[in-house]
Amino acid sequence: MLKKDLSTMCYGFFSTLSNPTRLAIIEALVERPMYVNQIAAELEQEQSMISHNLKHLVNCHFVYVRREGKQRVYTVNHETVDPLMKVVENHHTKFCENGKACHLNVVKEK
Amino acid sequence: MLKKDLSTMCYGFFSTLSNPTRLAIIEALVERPMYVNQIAAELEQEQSMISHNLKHLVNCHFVYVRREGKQRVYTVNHETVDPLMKVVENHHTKFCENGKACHLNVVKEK
DNA sequence: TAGACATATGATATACAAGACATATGTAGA
DNA sequence: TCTACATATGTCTTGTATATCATATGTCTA
Repeated sequence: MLKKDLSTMCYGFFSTLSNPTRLAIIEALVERPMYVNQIAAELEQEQSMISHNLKHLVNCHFVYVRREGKQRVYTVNHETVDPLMKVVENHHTKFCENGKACHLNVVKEK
Repeated sequence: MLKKDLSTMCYGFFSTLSNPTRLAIIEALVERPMYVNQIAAELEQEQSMISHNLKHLVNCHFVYVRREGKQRVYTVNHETVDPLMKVVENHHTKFCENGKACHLNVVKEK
């Protein structure tokens, strides 16, 4: 793989994940597969918004879909998400505890 | 750790990484520690822009700084970045090859 | 303590993604 | 084939992150 592509490759990956709604969807789907309406109910968000965001997640293969009658079952890609979350948790534990929050707001507030 | 915090925690992490300039900086720093001007030269970007983005990366502990005379040496946090990149590369290899690009643009173009 | 160099910080304009709302598509059953 | 249900798609507005430009801070040397 060409080194030059790394940034590009990562950009799609990370920008898909840098959204609270999509992260909440992933967090919910890690527990169990769900229908769109179930996700919308659990997150208390509009169905269309959930669908829009699911499309991003499917597009980047963070979640899978399969049809089941009228409904669609969304499943998380554990192969990627599980180790990814471990890296984030480990980072957070080691480097971001004690108020050293990993959040842009910290930069913004003066 | 409370489950509820996961999304919040991840959001700061991922939004810091969902920026082409910052990813390019990380990519450069993975090779070797560098001064701000070196990074700016290598990426052919303005110094102030590099500094702004470095601040985000330092804030989230993806890179470290130490002073060295007039200059500042920026170093990548290999402990987080190395395993993280492995996850991304693995994901890309297994799920995004053959044009199944992990990029939002794919969603946008109709 | 000037002046040059290296880097950080501040302010502003802009591009773009996100959510809101409306509507279309698709599926199942009567 | 009509209706209800489940989900997807399209469009528009708005908030916000980004880069740019200008300037401040900090450090070294003469």
